[in-house]
Amino acid sequence: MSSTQTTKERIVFASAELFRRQGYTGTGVKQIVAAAQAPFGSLYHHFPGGKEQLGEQVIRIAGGMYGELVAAVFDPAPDVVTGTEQVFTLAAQHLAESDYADACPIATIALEIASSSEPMRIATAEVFEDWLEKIASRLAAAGIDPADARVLALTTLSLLEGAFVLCRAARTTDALLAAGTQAAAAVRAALES
Amino acid sequence: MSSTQTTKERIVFASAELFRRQGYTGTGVKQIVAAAQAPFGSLYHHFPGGKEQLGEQVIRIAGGMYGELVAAVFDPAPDVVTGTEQVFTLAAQHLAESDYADACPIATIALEIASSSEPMRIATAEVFEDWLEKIASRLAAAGIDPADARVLALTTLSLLEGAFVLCRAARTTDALLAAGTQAAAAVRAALES
DNA sequence: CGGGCACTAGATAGATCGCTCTAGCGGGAG
DNA sequence: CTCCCGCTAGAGCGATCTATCTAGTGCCCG
Repeated sequence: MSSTQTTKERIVFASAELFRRQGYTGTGVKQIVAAAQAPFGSLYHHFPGGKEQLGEQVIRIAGGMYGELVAAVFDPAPDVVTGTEQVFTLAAQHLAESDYADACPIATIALEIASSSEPMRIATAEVFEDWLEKIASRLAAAGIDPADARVLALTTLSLLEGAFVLCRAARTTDALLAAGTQAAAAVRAALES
Repeated sequence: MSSTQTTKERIVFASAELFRRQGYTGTGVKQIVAAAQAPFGSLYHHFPGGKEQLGEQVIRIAGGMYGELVAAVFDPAPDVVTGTEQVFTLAAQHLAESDYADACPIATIALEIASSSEPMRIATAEVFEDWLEKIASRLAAAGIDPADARVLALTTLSLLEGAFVLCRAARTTDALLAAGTQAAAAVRAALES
């Protein structure tokens, strides 16, 4: 095993990066082990369920890490309105810096497999639900009615995911910046009601 | 040629349906010609550029048809606020009726190929841009400042696309209904300013 | 009626797919 | 030391992928 990362970790991280950019079906297992600098056999030792089990793990792990990354941007903000805005602004910046490759780590997979792999579909649903609860709990803590907070979390996450789609297609950050402004405005409006 | 549809049309429509459900890389050309009840050779006769050229055409044609479908829902509405709401409501209904398969016809492809096929990426960008202009022109015609209308179109389409992602993953229409309410509210607010 | 062309039809090539298999390495337990 | 076992390592299998190639069909135009 490597000094800093185990083979299993390298496989997961390499897969996460490739899946995010090219999707699940568009990435081969040979390509994964090459990128991870791992032997082919190791993949099936660590993931006896094959590519699908690996995909499920990648969804959960990458989803969890992205949730923490967003929280690390959101939580230090002075208030939930500017926190919301900053998440979108930084997402736009990160997207542009990665040559419009690194958007949501699981959205591409989610759309691809929603109708063909039930284990992976459930994994994406649970990650999204985890994010929604994190967002809603922060909004509720700021004084928004819990029922409103849930709806607001749904629209905020929809704005983010949808803007990612438009921005990757257009190679612009317009949609993310517009979405961030509207998301922040909606949070402000909910606080004032 | 068939009585109602040419072989080329059957190939395009079958591809559109399969791409929407399983994505571009997840659909094989064998599967396409089987679904289209077309001979294998015909595909490469009509699309000498192969699968990528077919994909590009599918994006443009399916994108154009979806734009018209949305317009057919939006335009008869008494005002732009209820028109906006109805687009989301009907999208939710259609999604549930198709067992959460038929969402945006090009979003899955757009995410998959954004970083790997420039011709197809440009096709998705042009379809999205066409939709944005259609939305913005209707909002501007209702009395919203053109610059605001553009931003509002970006957020409305982001809401729709993002909600599609969440709804297909969760097999619920929650996100689409919440997004529709917020989109309508944002249009109403823009009208009153 | 005969020639040309758009299209149909599918066999097949060559590469790549996910996956299985056996062999070998290396460190800890008895 | 010796045995065991988690892990590395990669050759190779059958299936499937996209794309090409040749042959055949049938309609339109001269």
